[in-house]
Amino acid sequence: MEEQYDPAAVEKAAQAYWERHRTFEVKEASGRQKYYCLSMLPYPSGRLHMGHVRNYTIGDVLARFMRMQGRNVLQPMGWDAFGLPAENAAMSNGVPPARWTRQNIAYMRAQMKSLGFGIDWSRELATCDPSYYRWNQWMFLRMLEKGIAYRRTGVVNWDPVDQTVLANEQVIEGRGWRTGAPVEKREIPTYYLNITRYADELLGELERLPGWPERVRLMQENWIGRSEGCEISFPYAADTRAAMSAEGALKVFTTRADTLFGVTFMAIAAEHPVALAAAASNLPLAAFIEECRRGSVMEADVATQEKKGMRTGLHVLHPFTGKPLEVWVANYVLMGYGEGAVMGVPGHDERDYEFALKNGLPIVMVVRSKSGAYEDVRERWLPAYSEYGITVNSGEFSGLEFQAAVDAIAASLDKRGLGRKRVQYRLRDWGISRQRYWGCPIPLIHCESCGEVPVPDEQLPVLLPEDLVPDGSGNPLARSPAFYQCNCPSCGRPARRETDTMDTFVDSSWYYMRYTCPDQDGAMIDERAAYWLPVDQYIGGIEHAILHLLYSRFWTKVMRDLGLLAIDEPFSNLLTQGMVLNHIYSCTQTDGRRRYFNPAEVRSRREADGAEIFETTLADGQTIRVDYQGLGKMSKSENNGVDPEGLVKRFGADTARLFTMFASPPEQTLEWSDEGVQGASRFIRRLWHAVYEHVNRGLPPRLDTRTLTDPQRGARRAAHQALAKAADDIGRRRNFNTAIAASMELLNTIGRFDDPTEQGRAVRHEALEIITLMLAPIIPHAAHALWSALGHERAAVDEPWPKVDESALTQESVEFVVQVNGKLRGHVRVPAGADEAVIREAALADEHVMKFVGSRAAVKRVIVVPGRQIANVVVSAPASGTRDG
RNA sequence: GCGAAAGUGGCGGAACUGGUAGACGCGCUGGACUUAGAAUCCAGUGGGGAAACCCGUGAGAGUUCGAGUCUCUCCUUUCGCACCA
Repeated sequence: MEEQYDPAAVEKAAQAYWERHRTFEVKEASGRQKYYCLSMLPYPSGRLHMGHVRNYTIGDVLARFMRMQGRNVLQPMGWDAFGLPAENAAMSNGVPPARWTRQNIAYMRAQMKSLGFGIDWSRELATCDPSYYRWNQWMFLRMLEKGIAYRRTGVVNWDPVDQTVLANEQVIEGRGWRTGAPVEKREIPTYYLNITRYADELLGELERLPGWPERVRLMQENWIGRSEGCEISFPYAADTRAAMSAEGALKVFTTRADTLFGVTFMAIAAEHPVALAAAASNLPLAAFIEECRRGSVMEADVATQEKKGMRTGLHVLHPFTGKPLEVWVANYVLMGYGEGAVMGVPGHDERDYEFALKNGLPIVMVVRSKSGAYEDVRERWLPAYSEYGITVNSGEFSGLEFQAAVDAIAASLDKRGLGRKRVQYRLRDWGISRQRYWGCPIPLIHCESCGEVPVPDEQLPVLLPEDLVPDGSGNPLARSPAFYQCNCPSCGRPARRETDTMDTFVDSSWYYMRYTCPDQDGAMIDERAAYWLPVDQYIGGIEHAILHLLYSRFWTKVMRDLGLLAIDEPFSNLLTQGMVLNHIYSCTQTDGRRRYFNPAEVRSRREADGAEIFETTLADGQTIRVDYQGLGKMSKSENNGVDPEGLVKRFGADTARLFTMFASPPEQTLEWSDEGVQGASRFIRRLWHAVYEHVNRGLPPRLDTRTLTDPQRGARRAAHQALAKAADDIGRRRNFNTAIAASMELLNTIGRFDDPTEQGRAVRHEALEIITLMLAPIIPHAAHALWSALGHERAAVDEPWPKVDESALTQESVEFVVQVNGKLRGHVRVPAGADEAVIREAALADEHVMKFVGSRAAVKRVIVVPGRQIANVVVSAPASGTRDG
């Protein structure tokens, strides 16, 4: 063994060993319990960042730990390789996205290997490989057959210069974010997946995912947004019938049918058909509708926006009273939710209340509180009364509680065909069409005579040409006749291939299934998926709490219903790791813009008055002061990232892994600290040195546990206690930081355990073995070298987790903490297993304790908690001499 | 606005079931080694006090023999959703 710890050499050797022995390549083994440990696949952006390092280290620690527990562990890795950044990179340097992506994959794969993750690279996949996306297409066609995939024409933001669709967040003040051109609304055909069909199941099964963070389940619950309510029809009055040139009714959805008699107006969205009909002969209204539609699409702005509205001049009739109600266009009504129309009940809805006040509309109270108080918001100048209460002024439905009123009103409406109970979801169907090049082609052909024709299975995959270079103006596929020109599979005549590609969330909705059988070219998945799925532990960022995880759950259920899978949920346990933060420093440049400096280039200094100031030296040698901006997520824009590659070069992968696991628990944010990294490195060196000093004196004889001295037994107990704690911390609590702390504590303990006898050295040997193996999941390279230095033939990676020797944990006597009235006053030692009376006597015999008790007569009772090794002496009054002494 | 999580030394954090608050690490102070620095090692390190002790987990109340942990009110921070009818 080398005296000096040389991480570069140690890590190279360990990685070579794992590679040579194909240590992490796994096969299905029906007799062994499997463990599928999965980290969210990365987008191949170019280089790993610290977020990746943290994510994959957590996964790797769990995978290696479970391997030591005897599980058949699968830990795969792949690439979320389609997407916009590749197209942007292509635009700025003229390289086809395919080449850029594959170069990045090669680079990042090498970076991952240098970090020593125990990945089965034989299962690697990239979502841009035809052998992968072929099955996206195949699955899409199955969904089309089942009606789960369908086409609908929808309104989108269209950038006329770029010839492309923009997402809402890409529209800034009505203009395209890239071109600055005014955005147009266009109706284009888009493909949707009918996720709302599964809304109920997606919601209900959240409760059966105890291994998911509460936070994520709640976010999904809110996103699905189930509301129980009623659909109510308000028949058109004559003026509306005329405007619409039809009979009909204005439908609304409401969760408060009990307030139906409080309706004083109707409010509809600007895009509502009735609004459009009314606007045809009403110029100011048309202008108002245009204003609403142009308004900000950012939801946060919308929510705080002032409530505005305008009369349509049209009326509908109340379903019970037949009274005509004015129809207003209101900017707070969303076309996309419910029916795009609401009944205005200003007495019992805050929004309607605000709207009514502003527009001078009547306010009617139809619910009183259960306590009996009837609070009329008109007189008391109160906000709308939106609690559940007892109906009043509601004709035959007066005097009912909320649920009874809703039931009765719904039943009565139902009888007359004017309404029914209904569940409404906030969740919308998943639009998957993207007018983009670098994605999976949607396997459809548009034929003038046959219409929309699916590509036959035997013609899959529809290959994406890899040599195109987007220039920012529209989808290059739509300008590539070699791609879109084809013949109709049905009639054989010339036809046009669909040039839209799929949302990349489709790719990531099932990649974890494909890892189980990436070489299967005759099917999407095979029986190996049944062995490995569901994923036992999934690890990734909280930013995917909603979309990716919801889509994956949906996709799994669709595959189940197609008979491809037998599971309901893809991920049994989910760990969402926290962000990696670093300090942010910047200064204001002469042009007024902020310039950010990497923390590695910033020095801190104390002024004469003690104030801390920060400085950096520019390229020209000039030193300037910079401002400290606090902590923030590591990002390019704030220039506060730490490059993992440099870290590995300087300290080694084990230090990088140890620091990221030690600095905070995995779900919390991690603050970067250069000193902390050095501390991690120092600990590995100390451990290395301890093993070196130990084995340098030759290996000790066998440990004979029967003949140990008290200090030897104490040291051994410390080792086994630490081991038990680490197993619990990693295996159950996922608190890697405290497991590491336990190993540090143990190293400190045996550092003080100075016993050069044969058995003393044997105890030390066992403790060093335990530290090495309990840290093996975290610092696997160093553990590999240390384990061999400790005299083992078999590699550390193949060792099982050591067994805790229960007999080592037992003690002959235990120390009890003695409190007086809850305050710590003394320690007493009693034989292990002593009964309460003995402990009580020992406590009261303690001189220090008695000083606070005063006399035995003052003792009211003594509470002994054997499990906690604590005794509390309860004294009636403060003993003399303690307060005023 | 709604929902969730969290406030503990100079800093990151620990205290899992209500039971010794501050494990472990960083930083800092002193010492050893060294020509010197770096590295390493040893000792100390919540505040007050000479000591006995006292005070301390965002603030205030409460429950309890005992509260960082439970309950209530308030404050602050972070995150998510955001006119969802």
